[in-house]
Amino acid sequence: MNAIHPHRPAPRQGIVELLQAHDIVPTQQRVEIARWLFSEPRHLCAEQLIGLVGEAGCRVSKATVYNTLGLFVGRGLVRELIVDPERVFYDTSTHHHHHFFNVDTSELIDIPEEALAIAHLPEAPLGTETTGVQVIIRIRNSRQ
Amino acid sequence: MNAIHPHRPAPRQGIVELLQAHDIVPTQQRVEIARWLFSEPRHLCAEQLIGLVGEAGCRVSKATVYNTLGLFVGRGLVRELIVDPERVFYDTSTHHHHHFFNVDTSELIDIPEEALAIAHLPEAPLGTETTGVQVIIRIRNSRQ
DNA sequence: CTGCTTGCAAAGGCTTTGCAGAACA
DNA sequence: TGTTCTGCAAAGCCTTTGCAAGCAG
Repeated sequence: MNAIHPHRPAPRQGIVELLQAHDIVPTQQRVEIARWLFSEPRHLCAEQLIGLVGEAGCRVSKATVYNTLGLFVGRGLVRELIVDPERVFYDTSTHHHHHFFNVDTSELIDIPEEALAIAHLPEAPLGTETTGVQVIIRIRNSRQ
Repeated sequence: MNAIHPHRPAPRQGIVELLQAHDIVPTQQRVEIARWLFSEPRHLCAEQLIGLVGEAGCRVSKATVYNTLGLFVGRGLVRELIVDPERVFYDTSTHHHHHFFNVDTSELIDIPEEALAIAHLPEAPLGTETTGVQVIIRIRNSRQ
């Protein structure tokens, strides 16, 4: 897994409000985790997030990071992306969009919703309901 | 993971030819594995395949099943489906199509290619090339 | 106070690996 | 006989869990 370019984490105040708006008690650890998740739209796996939070000097345990990510997913703050058998990615863009996934670099790139139209979306089978539509275009580095 | 309805495995002769046509030495174990994979279009994970082969009375080790699945993927006989963080599914339909994935039952259902049209497929970013397009419609059992 | 959170370490589940013996050409 | 393949067990990795101590309100 590649290192992630660390940038400035989001300010704490906005994060606290964001969490409260989603019925999440803003504990220290959750705020620190969320600051890195929501500073800008991005795709992170748990390991990368643990790295970012740790480098910033906050001691947050692995277990808490996983618990927190699960909590955020349940509350709709982030979306799970299942594209790589090795790890789960978390997408901080909650608006609907799709992805390129580079299998050589494990890198995800957004495809805006309007860049790709799906016609005739089939209905969910009887007794089921749709929870999400995901388009993944797998790419690899060009073999020259 | 649910049990898989065991049905009749494909006859050995056709399987041997299939493997040879793909430059795969048809060893006993590979043939037994392939008989269950290619008896009819289906989605199986490694564990289910191990169960099917084992119930049929053939002792094939876990390691060999994984090795064989990897080999078949590399030779284009089956496609990996990454839809569930818990396990990789293998799809024996090599023609292009899409999937419903029931997150409650971990069941995959085919969507024929013509049932779903994608307009304006974006081009792969510079320096990369597309290797596959995957549409996954996640469904769950209806909450009544 | 009382319940929710955290952290540690251990456990779990899927998959890969190392290596010796077996099969195949 | 030399190469490829298989099987076993162990290791690896990501993720979850159990439980005691800590924090929030």
